[in-house]
Formats: sequence, C-alpha cells, structure tokens
Amino acid sequence: MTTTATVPSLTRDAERLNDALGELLRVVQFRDRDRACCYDVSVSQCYALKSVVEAEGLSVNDLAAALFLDKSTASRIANSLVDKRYVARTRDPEDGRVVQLVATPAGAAMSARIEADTTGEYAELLEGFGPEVRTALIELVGWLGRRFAAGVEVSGGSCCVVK
Amino acid sequence: MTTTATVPSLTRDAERLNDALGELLRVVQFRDRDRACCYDVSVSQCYALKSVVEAEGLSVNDLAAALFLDKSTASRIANSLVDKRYVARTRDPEDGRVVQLVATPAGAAMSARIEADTTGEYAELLEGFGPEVRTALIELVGWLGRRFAAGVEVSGGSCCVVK
DNA sequence: ACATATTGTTGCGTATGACAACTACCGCCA
DNA sequence: TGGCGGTAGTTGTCATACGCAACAATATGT
Repeated sequence: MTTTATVPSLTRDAERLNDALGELLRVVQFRDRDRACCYDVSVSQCYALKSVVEAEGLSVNDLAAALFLDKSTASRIANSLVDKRYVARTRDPEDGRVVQLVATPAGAAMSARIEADTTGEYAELLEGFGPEVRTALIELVGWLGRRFAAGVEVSGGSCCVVK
Repeated sequence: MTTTATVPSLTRDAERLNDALGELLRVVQFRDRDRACCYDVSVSQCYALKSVVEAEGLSVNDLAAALFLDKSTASRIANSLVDKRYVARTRDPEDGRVVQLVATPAGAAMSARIEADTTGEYAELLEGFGPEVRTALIELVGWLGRRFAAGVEVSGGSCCVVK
C-alpha cells in the first residue's frame, strides 16, 4: 500500500489467484458430483461420513462446524447417513442434549473405500513430483484453507450485516 | 510403484492433499455463499456473470463448458441474469441456433464491483509474500485445476458408467 | 425453582443441478 | 430442393443442498 510500484503486481496476482481458485473450485465440484454416482452416498454425505469416521463421537454442532454448515443442515445430513445405516446416533450420557455420531462398520467400510479410490487419484497426480514439492503443495493448499477459515470466523458468518 | 519405500509416503501425501483440498473447498464455498448476500446475484450467477463479462458473446454451451455445468443449467442461469438486466441475449447472425450472451453496462458494473472486492481480499492474503512465492502459489493452484479438468475430460463426465 | 442458554429437530423457502424430451435451426447429400 | 441427421437452446421434472426461524428438550446459574 505504501509503495505504489508493487501495488499493480499484487492486484494482478490477486486476480489471477482468484481465477485459478475459482476454476479449481468448479472442476473439483464437478468431479465430486460426477463421482458421487459411483457410491451409495451423495457429495455432502461423503464429506460428513468422512468427518464422522475421523472424529468418532462427533456432535451435530461439531459436524456443522467441520463442514461450515448450518446445524440444521448438519442434522439432516446426519439423518440421511443414519437412514443408510452408515452412522448411528447415540445420546451423550454426560449431556442429554448432545448427540454422538458414530460410524457403523458399514459406514467405516464405505468411507475407507471412497478414501482409497480418491487417494489413488491424488497419488497419480503427485507421482511426478519429488517429496519436497509435494510437501510444499500440501502446505500451501492447507495454508490457504486456514487463512480463508480465519477470515470467515472473524466475520462471524455474515459478511455484510456485521460491520 | 517400483520402490516400496516411497509408496507409503506418496499415499500419505495424497491423503493430506485430499484433506487440505477438501477443507479449502468447503471454506471457499461457505465464503461464497456468505458473500452472495452482499450483492444482487447468487453464487452461480456471480460466476456466470464473470464468464460472460470476460468472454463477451459467449454461447450457452460455452458458458456450460466454462462452469462445468449441464447446458440446461447454464441456460437457466443465463435466464436469471437476463431477468436481472445484467446480461442480454442476442442471436448469432451467422448461426440462428446459437445465443450470444453479452453483459449489459449494469452487469459489467456489478461484476467489476464484485471483482474489485474479491481481489482486495486476495491481495490482503498475498501481501505477506514476495512476488516469487505468490507466482508459485498461483501456478500451483492453476496447475491443480488444469490437471483435474484434464482428468474430468477423459472420463467424459461419467466416472463409473464408462469403463 | 425459575430464568436463561445451548443442542438438536423440523417447517419452509430458495438455490442448484442433472436428465430427458422437445423445438428450432444448420449442413449435407441424394 | 427436400429430407435427414446433428447441434443449440429451452423447458418439464425431479432430487439434493442449504439457510433461517421456530420449537422442544436439556443444562446451568443465581
């Protein structure tokens, strides 16, 4: 901001990052939509199932936070997974309000199958790179996600209502 | 594949990239949903408007291809933008079948406003880095998108139906 | 014990997107 | 030149996805 010479370059880079991320977003969404037909779960169900498998005993609120969704949406996704017998709903004995979501064996198996297939694709993608480039790529993508998440949290989830 | 020692590392990297990309995807989707309320357009309308502004005279099929959507969906999004007077539909004089989508002044202005706001955020994000790191980040994200797009094209948009 | 806060569920409206059927138009070719 | 297959777009229909608001059930603090 202080030096005028770097500003155009920074702005240009920002535009290009925006474009590249938008493209990546769309193609990944498309891929996910497309691949969902291969399995017994929809895209959002797939992500939710993965969250439940990874953090056994997740509450509905936790699930909503993990997926950046409203708790009502999370509740319904959990419901759909329970209907498919991939997840079981139990009550927390400590706190009668909270629900604990646990993956059933079938759910864990399905998640593992999807995970293995996906990981295989990513492995192909990364094959051509050395370990240090792969690590750098992962770090950068992870950093981007965390930065966005931080930005989202400060705004409280309401960009323009909250000043 | 030949050396057993590198395989676990590659698989591990693939998993981590999957996780990081999933997280990034979700948070960006959330941010987009959240920010859509600031403007007069929905998320998909925003992307479509941007495409139309950048490639004046886009056909509906082109729009669908650019956004990785079905042509019917693209047609309806175009319709909604026409309803809002952000885009005009004209017929190609060369080929009576194709529609040419052109942004109206209001559409271009809205797109520019959104673009400026978004770019500002990205600029903040990139501020801390030197130009070479910024370029590397952009290249990597762009490369990822292209690789996914290539993978999507070979499968023809039907992952498991086509063998 | 009661007011208040928190967890989760449900009603409702909207957005998003695919598939299939249909119309309109193009170009080819007999 | 008149039909025929192919292509561009539109529309009907359906399913999923998501948020907000209202609500019930439970927990907690005074």
